[in-house]
Amino acid sequence: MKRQITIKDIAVKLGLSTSTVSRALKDHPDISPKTRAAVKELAALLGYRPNRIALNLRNNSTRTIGLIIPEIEHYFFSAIINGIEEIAYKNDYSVMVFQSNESYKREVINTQAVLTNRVDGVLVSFSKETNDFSHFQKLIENEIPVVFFDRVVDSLPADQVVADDYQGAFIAVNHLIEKGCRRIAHFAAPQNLQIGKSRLSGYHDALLKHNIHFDHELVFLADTYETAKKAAHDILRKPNPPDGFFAVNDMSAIAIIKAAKELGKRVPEDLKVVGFENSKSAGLSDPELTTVDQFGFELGREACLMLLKRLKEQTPAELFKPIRKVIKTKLVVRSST
Amino acid sequence: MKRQITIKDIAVKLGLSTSTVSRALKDHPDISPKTRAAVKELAALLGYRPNRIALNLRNNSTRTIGLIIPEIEHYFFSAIINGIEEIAYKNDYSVMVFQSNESYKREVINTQAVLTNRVDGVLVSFSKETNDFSHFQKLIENEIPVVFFDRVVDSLPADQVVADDYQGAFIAVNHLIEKGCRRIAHFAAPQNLQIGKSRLSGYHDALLKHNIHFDHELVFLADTYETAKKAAHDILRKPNPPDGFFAVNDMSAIAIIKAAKELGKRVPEDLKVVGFENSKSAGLSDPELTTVDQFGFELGREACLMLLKRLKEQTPAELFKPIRKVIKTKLVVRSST
DNA sequence: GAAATCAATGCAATCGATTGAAATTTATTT
DNA sequence: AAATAAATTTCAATCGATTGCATTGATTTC
Repeated sequence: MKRQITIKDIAVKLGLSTSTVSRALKDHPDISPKTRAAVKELAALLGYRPNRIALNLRNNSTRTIGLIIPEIEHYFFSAIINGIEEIAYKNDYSVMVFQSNESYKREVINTQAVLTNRVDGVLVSFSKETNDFSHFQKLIENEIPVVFFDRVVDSLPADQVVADDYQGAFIAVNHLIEKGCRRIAHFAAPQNLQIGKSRLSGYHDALLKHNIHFDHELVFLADTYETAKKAAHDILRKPNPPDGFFAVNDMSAIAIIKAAKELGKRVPEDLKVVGFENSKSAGLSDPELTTVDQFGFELGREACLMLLKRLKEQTPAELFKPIRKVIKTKLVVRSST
Repeated sequence: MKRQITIKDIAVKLGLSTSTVSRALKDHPDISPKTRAAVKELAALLGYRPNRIALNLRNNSTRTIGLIIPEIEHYFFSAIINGIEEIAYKNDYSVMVFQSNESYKREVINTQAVLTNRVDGVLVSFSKETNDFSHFQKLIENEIPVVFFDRVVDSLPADQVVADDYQGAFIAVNHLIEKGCRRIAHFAAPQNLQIGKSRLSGYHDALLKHNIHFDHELVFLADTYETAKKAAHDILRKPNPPDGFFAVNDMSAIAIIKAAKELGKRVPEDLKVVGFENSKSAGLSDPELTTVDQFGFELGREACLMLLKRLKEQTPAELFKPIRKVIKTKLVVRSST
């Protein structure tokens, strides 16, 4: 790599000390106008750029945010990254991305990478496999601010940003009931994830409100296209199949529609389907999918803003009070209901 | 932030010099086994982690790769990031992501950010707006290795990784013709992008091969869902509409299918559609979309590997010979043809 | 027993920029 | 002209780790 121009180069050429050059460049009042002008001119001429690494070392800060995320290749998460990058960019921070690929082991390595890279703060949505949170605990012990988004834990002293999963699930199921469904299945996420629990709970309470019996047999663990497709096939072939489906994400919902079509059932006539996410695909499926918009972009923005606030504040650990921010969700009604 | 344990802390506690501690930690033969053991034990006990920033300064390297990309929120690009992160991870590099949001202005700022962050190398897919490449030229002049992927320029001395756009377009259109289409429209990308040109050229040559007249009137600039939907509506309402469509990406292709359905036309009976990308959505549309898989994940991997190779080699600028790697594409036949 | 050898450790400079304190130069006052 | 004040500039330490070159002390050799 070509050697970059340093402050020393400028100092030598002008017969000054590095201190003077440094101060001249940042308009320190001690420096005479003449010297200042000379320094700035030469700096511009040589294309001087301050060495960020040196500043990082001195300030013990990198103006970098670490992002630990399950899978980039997933609309919801890429929308979140988009929101994060937007805010980071505006505040002159950079974003380092680490994928866990839904693997606990890799996630632990990611937290180490985040430590060695000395990022100023970390944004985390943990993997489906994660049940032990001590690797995040370690980040916090190192006094690196951590903000969890979407997938969060209450047991750690860290901020959280989540969609209003309970409310989203509730309005989704409520909508199904109002559209005439009485036997509603729920395709759920793993129950170690809070989103799994909250959405199940919203589903449960919406049924309750309308005096519909909550049937354990109608709740399935199916949060991917493949598992949902298989599960939907199984259920729809049984006698007395559900007339409504509330899926924990759009992929599962679209899989249900697909399975229904393959079995010669019509959506929304024979069964209605609601998803959760409002991904690009939701608007493209046939029929178009009714779904709960969880505003990934906003969620990413909020999470990043919250982290930046912590970085400014520098709250000492003993005074730390975690904040939980909930992003309202919104039902987007399309033709699958 | 909590002060991290440094080599000096260890040195003081053991009554040694920092040099000895440093050498002990890296198993330098000069250090006696006793001292080495003591140092390592204390280091482990205190949870010592070498300060990467200090090493960055000393080695003038950050083990970080900069990624400048139009939009994360797009299946193809997120697949590419996935591939890049995969390779970077395996080689102990980190990835910094900068979005241009298809804006030339922002892209220029991104190249500056990449410079101030002192990344070791840069991966670039430039924006649709970009016609002036001097900001990338500046990176190269600073002897920062640059690899372009997907959207590339020949005028700069930099490596390239691209999908075989010509071949992909050719087999796609050839497929349409073999399926009986004779009047085939092309929804193209802007012609300042090489992918736009190459795919148009593949389309052209496939027609030629089958002695089908190339009609300028059948080529449209429409590379987003919205523009494609509008264009498709217009064309399909005219007399003698096309019986086949080759779209430059899946979103446009799906928009065409949608427009056709809205006009009461059947796919693939009345018209056949082929996309380009093989996104998640392609498998979900109804009918499922025939498309050209451009292997985004592989493309990202290859681009990253190529960059890492350059970082190892350190070829001096005057000996630099750009390499162009072409990833073969593959037709995925589904029910839209 | 003095010189040579070798193992083990320490010193000090380096990477680039910053900054409190000291030193120098210049201007002002008496 | 001397004394003081004010304006500039430099010195040197710092951030954390590394490394060529001493230095120390012990052992070996003739």
